Amino acid sequence: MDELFKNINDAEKNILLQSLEANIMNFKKNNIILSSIKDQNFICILVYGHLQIIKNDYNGNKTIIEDLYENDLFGTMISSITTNLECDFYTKEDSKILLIDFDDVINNKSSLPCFNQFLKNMLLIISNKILENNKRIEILTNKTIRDKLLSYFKNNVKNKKIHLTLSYTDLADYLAVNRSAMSRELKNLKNEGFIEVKGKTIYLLYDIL
Amino acid sequence: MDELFKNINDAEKNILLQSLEANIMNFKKNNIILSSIKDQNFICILVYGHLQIIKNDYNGNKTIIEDLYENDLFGTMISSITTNLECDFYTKEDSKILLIDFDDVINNKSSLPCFNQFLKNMLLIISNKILENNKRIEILTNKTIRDKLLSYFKNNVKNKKIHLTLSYTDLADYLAVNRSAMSRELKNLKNEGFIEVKGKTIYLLYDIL
DNA sequence: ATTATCTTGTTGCAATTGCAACAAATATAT
DNA sequence: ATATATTTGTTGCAATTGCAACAAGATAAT
Repeated sequence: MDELFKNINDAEKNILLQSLEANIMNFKKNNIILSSIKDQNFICILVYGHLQIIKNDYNGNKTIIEDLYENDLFGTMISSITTNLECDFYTKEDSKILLIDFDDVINNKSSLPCFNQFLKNMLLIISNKILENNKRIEILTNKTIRDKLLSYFKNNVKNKKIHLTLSYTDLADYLAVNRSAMSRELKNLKNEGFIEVKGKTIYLLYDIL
Repeated sequence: MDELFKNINDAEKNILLQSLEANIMNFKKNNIILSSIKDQNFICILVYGHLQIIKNDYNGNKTIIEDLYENDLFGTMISSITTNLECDFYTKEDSKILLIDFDDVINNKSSLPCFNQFLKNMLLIISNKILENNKRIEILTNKTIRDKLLSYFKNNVKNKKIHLTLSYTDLADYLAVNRSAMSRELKNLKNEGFIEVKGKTIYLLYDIL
């Protein structure tokens, strides 16, 4: 939200939101909401509250794919959700959501200076998302777990160190591989002397990348 | 290019390009060019010519990941390339390229009406890219070839039919699986009575999705 | 028409992976 | 502090996959 309205003051922001026909919606705690945003292209702002995006696979397993708090942005273009993916938006607390229809942004005729700034802000947010997505696709494109791991390392190494921000369980999800198989492959890399693992830090011992 | 300058006339376009400090570059046929665009965030337009983006894997295999012709757009945010991916830009013909630095777009203070339109055009191009990427990630996230295929079908079905625009070889690349293993899995789906394949059209026989 | 090139189908085999089940270690809640 | 839940490590085994090699079609080039 801060990003989306960067360099735009509150007065301008309100005019802008009106001109974009932004809608406010309120939801009670512990509800599944907003199935419509999966079909329509909305930019959503969680004004306050707590929201989770939950994916259901056909075995009935649920995974939290995103945890959203005050001022977080979400929507088809911002979150990693597709129209076909079975996922729900679940309110963990009473929540207020601001919805902007992407088509309204594109069709808006406004020439307010702040609209210009708003477009640039959106562009920046979305372009970061693209870079992230490209990165993930590059990683997922590898055929073996080892190559996925190495590709992940390559994308996240700094001073021959990789500091994991994800848990190993989540990393396996990110790489789309079985957790225990990944654990096994990490062990192999360790035994073969390529890496050293200390908790959430992985040290690269050779220039294997 | 048409998309990028939609609703902008030629006079406006030239002013805009100046204000964005766009650069023109010319290249001779059969050269590897533009290693810099992998590091910097450029929006590139192939004004005329023929360009290929070629990926080299560490076995020395080359794959054409994009074939670009007159007026096609490319760049880190538009093409499926990442900073770390080993890929080259190869001129198949003499080519003229227009380069716009993304940072210049974001930092541009212009309030020309056409700049506004330009931003909206970019936003639209990039947002389509995101939707495409999200789709691919959803597909790649499946663990088995069968599930990847089904997920691909689900995303491309129309009237219980999938019409392939890709060759089977390219489809295997898109799904990041071995071609012959994919071929085998398609045969299995056929034998189990789930699909019927006639050339590049696949018929879904059951509601398996 | 003939050759060359690219795509597709097929198969055996070895390597990789997912899965399940469990124990140990951590983290969280009460 | 104790109980509860979550994460991590490990392993055997079965299933899936990649790989290689080759034949058959299909397409493009001369």
